[in-house]
Amino acid sequence: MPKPAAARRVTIIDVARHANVSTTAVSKVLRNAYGASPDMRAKVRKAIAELGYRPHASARGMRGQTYTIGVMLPSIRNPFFADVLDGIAELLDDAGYQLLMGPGSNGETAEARVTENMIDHSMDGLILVAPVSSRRHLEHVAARVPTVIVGRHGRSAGHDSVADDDLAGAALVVNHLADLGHRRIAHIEHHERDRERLAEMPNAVRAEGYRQAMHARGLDEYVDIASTTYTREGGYLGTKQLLTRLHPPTAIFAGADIVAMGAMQALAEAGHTVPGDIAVAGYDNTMFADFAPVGLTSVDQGGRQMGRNAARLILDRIADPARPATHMTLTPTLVVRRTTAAP
Amino acid sequence: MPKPAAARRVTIIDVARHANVSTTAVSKVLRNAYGASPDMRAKVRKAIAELGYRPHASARGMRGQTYTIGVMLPSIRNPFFADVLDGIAELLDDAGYQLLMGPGSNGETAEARVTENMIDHSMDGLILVAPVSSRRHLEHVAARVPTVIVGRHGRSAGHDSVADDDLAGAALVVNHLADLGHRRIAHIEHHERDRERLAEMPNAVRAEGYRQAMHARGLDEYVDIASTTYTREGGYLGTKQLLTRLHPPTAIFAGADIVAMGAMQALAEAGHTVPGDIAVAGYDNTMFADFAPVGLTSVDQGGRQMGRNAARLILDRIADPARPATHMTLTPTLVVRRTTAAP
DNA sequence: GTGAAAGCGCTAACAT
DNA sequence: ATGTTAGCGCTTTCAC
Repeated sequence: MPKPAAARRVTIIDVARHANVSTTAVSKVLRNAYGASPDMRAKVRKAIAELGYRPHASARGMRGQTYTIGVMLPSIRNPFFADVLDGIAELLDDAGYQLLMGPGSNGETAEARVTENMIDHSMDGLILVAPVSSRRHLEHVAARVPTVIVGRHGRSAGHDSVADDDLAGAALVVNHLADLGHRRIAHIEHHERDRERLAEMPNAVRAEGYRQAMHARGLDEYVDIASTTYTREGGYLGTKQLLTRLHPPTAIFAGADIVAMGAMQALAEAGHTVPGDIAVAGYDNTMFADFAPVGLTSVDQGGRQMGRNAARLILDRIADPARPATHMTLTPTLVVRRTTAAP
Repeated sequence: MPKPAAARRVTIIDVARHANVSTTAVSKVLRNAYGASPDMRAKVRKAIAELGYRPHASARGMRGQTYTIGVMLPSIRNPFFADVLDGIAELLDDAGYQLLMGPGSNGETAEARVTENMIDHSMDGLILVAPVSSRRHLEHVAARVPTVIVGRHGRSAGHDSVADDDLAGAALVVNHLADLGHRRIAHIEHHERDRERLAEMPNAVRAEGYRQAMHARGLDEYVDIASTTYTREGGYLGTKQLLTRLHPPTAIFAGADIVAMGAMQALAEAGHTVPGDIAVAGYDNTMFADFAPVGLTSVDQGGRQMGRNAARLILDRIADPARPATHMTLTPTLVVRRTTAAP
């Protein structure tokens, strides 16, 4: 059957006619709005079911809500974000909201394109996961549509936020390694120069947490940071750098699990055993940390819970846009596995 | 600054007024449609830039196109899909199309919700990656909106498709292992009972390819399939099953890299070395196959290229909905790494 | 080549 | 509680 002429969509008018009521009545039932008797509701619901009617989101978007939340993900490759997404989806499903995602791709241009696109599509709310955009842009977005920012520390009266206590998370790792007897504990960070992001992005805060924790343990002289990126390549290259030091580290704190993976690759290639020669710890406690041949010690920031909280916040804000901004910080925990041991 | 009253959007009317032309003219320029002089185009473009105008996708959706493609992903956890997505995004960007994603979650209900939602949002085209829905539903979707199906073998006059030659891919693995001298080559499949999916889903075709290739090598008597799921847990459990056999396999062909990961975990726990005791091969050649402590032999089906092709097809079909359906099959290649060796 | 006007499907404001 | 009506911002006839 080649291309059956697209049958006309069932509209609210069809439903109204079928149920012998006004379109307003149908609209009210659709939105569970005030002003429809139980009788009416039943009639309309029946007509909707019989006709297989579905509200046209585009049309809705021109006047009211679309019951759709847009989620911007920085990267689909980092499995941590899958956890966050699961949490968001779980809550949104229950609330009868739809979820559409856009690829942030870790770039300001791409992020702007996605956020604008979502606004153009009349989404009721946006959840931005670990955005790299300028505060200015984020405020500009939040001024136009309810917005929740996940995994970034900048607070604002304009939007809600959910973040991990990265300072504490970094300390968890440093203390664990120091307790094991390590002194030469190095860190691989995602390079950051921008002043704003230096203060707000999780990667920068983790690096700062590393410094503070090293200081607190009296290990200032051993502070050693390889500055690359939160990618597998970043971990690989960072580790190669660290191995060229006059006194190479005995432990590496990678800023993300994916970085730890690259680190272990470099260590394996250089003939070092983990944790025998060098201990490695990551951050995010993704499924790969759990993978046995890896068995990576990692910080769990509860991605799923972060997602659930973000969804809760966006729904609350949609319900009451005037309510004061809420900023949540979750406390991370350390999951010790087999990549860390005494030096 | 708490909640500045959402400033009214710049509309096509504002642009028209600013440029001293009609709204029709602006619309034409926006769509590069016929009937606007170069002069007019310049004037309008200038006004658009000066006012920072952006077309309202919802409004567009009520009459014409939204210039948005919806991509349904079955799982954000399997890194293979990230490759496909990259390919799609690359092409769409260049073509000036937006991309919005929906989570298929490997379930018919979730998939139906996503596809309907995307249609409700007036998306111009849909790319469905490895959908599990019934052929009936897929046809129903394709009848209403241009659709490309990626990674599934069912052909149809109603939609285009891009698939990997999974039969050949499975043979690649079996032949490689047999060439190394293995006879007891077992397979871990994603369990499938549905007749339709048995014929169309990549997992089922890979299992069939395994059987055919074993037969072709005269290894029928060694055919051994553990039927679980394409997840890490599936690989773990499937391997445990295989290890209880009277004659355990000397090589395991996992239907997906993620399955191979679970398999290696089970092997490690059971005290088996890879590839010393048992060889392991995967499918998809994801970044984890490349990860050194793993170094997994895997079949590369060129995810990025599949994504590019899918995007190309959907754009072509949008341009000419009447054009006959195109079905592409990509030939996979084998990437040999360190998890396979002679028994 | 250009513009006026109708209308896409819905919701909000306003009757009744 | 229910219905009537005016748009939302755009594209599409259809005049000129």
